[in-house]
Amino acid sequence: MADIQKIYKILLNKYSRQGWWPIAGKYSGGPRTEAERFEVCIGAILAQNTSWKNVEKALENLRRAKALSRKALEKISVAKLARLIKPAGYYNQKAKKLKEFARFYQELRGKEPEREKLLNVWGVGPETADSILLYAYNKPIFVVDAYTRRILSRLGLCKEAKEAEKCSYAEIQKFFHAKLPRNAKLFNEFHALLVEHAKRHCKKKADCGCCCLAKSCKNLK
DNA sequence: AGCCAGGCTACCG
DNA sequence: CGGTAGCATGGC
Repeated sequence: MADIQKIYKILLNKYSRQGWWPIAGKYSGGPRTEAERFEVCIGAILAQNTSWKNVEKALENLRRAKALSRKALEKISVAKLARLIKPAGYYNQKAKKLKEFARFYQELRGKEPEREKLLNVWGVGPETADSILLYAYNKPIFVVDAYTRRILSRLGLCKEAKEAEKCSYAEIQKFFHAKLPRNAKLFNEFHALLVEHAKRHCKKKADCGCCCLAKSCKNLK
């Protein structure tokens, strides 16, 4: 039977710890400084529908230009910002999103954001909001993305009578919240493992050869 | 040489 | 509500 905790154990055993969020490869239980926390938020926005490699280039450009801070982002022009984050794609939209977020972050004055407030920020949708809560604030909120939906769908999980592909973001998130202990470290690792598994095997065009979840997968029956 | 990537907004019916 | 065009670069 394919219970979700078992899936986690198999994936962890197969790929070992992923160690997201990758700030210079050293994440351990959440950001330690405000600067690091802010950087995770910026990374979450830049990563929208974009490969992490390209996000890293954009982050590096920002770092070199000393523009990777709330204050700097509030001051920089949208045009200049767009030029710096070009490698991350959608650079005009994302430049505006980063400016909007910097302003929101300033208004927080060090407080933790509520999910609803995050969702009210232009450019922040459910996945980005939850990524920020989980990876920047270490809150036990499960992040659902296209990979998560695809893997769940193929496994045949989420709603018994309903394909996960057709489940809403909230439904899929509820599924994980209901079946797992509320633990940020677990959620962090699990999400990262799902991404890794989707990249290696559960691609758009499924590559089921030596997939560690084959025995639990409805797709192969 | 396509396809795809750690989505979101705006607008449509 | 659900569905979809538009946004855009770089890697494989």
